[in-house]
Amino acid sequence: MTPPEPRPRDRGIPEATVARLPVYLRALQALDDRGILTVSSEHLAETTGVNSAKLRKDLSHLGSYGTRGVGYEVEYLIYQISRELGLTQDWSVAIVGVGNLGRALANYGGFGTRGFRIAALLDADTAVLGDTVAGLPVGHIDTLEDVVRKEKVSIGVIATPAAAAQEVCDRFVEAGVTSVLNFAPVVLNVPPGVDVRKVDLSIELQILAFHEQRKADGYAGLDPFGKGPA
Amino acid sequence: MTPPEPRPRDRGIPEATVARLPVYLRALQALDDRGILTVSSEHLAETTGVNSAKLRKDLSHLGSYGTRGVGYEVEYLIYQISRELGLTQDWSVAIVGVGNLGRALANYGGFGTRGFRIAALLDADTAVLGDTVAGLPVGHIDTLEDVVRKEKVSIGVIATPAAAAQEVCDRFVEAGVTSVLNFAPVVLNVPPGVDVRKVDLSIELQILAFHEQRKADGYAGLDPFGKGPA
DNA sequence: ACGCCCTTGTGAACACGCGCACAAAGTGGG
DNA sequence: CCCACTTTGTGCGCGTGTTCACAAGGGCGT
Repeated sequence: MTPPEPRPRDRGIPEATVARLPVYLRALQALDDRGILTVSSEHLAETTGVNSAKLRKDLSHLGSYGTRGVGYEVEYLIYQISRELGLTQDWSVAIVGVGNLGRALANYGGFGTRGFRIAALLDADTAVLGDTVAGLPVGHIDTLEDVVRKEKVSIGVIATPAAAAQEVCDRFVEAGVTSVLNFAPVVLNVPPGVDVRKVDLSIELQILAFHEQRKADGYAGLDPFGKGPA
Repeated sequence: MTPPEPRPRDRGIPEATVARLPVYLRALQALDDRGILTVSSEHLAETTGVNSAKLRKDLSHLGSYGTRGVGYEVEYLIYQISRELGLTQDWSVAIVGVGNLGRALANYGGFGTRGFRIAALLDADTAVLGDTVAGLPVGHIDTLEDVVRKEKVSIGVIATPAAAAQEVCDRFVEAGVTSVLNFAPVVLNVPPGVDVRKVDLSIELQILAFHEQRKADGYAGLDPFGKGPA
């Protein structure tokens, strides 16, 4: 019997749109670097590989930031998207697992530059404990709870072997982390209110293999109503 | 005026289903390792974090491989999913870019074990050319075309900096690669018939940041019709 | 000041995927 | 042999997302 909308203040942005905003943002920053001042939905759509109507609808969820007949002001749109995504503030991130993947993540430029700060690198292996990676010392996994609380870590990155992932996740959640990015090939169990996103190489490969097989099968001409051949 | 279905032989599997099959497969292999012979949709759904009806519908696209009142035979289902995903044959993969990420990918267990074979590791940086990574020598990027043709590479993995990604992609495509897995933060342009999948750390982080901000905002009680608190 | 042209913002139809709920089908016990 | 129980396979309604197509709006040349 509860009313379907307890909060009329529902400026909810569709999940699919949220997933595309970072792509637009990156394209806009590239335009900004080249000194471009305005851009049309058509042009931005082309560089980001989406339909222009979809792009306009996506942007319309943030407000009416375009000018008809002209397009969108690049800098202003960058600011609006950044704000909407929460990139105008800094988020502390802790990475657990300093193998090749953890190192790759730590050295990844996208971290420090825009809105994210690596608060700690942690590992259970004593062999890497003293190492300095991306300018940060590798700490012991047992300091996880301290680090999370002291550094106000809200995003935890799991780059451990599969066997350790769930336990690390549990400790993250217990310590107060509410967003987890998981690179280990396991399904993580978390309580409601905690967001988990999964990045899984082997799943991606298997999806590609599926489509490869389809192409190899008798069905040569694919592209069902594709964007048309070049 | 073309009829909507020129090919009645459309055993097309929904894309969403394809994306979940690898997850089921992994769970099934874990059950198999533990010696479990059969599993119900309810149980398998729980371990993979999906709805049991969805799981049954997914599996029904492959055929009627379950037994009512009993469940699914683990080994048989593993075989059927593997076959559907094209994992009963080996796919040759070439990885370009042998930085931390490339090394992480090369050392990733999921490769050699099931259906994938690393045909080559390539890089443009002469400093890493002699190195041996995951038992393979690092070759020069200029051998890309030769390797692709000789080793029948059908899947190309791009783990280069963003600036180099499009060119590597073009060379892959030109040499005959029809599936690309891209880790560089750029939108790749490919002709029709080539599949591209993107893995982008910074996008994932930004999506998490968005939800973090939502939680931090006034809107405390989230979980709109969630699975219910534990 | 007027009108042409360009681009945005969105209404409406359509496609896709999800999950409930139930009939069909097979098992095992008595 | 029959019945009660378990589990699959799926029809159907719902919600989300995508795309087309167009009216509304703003700039710019004359």
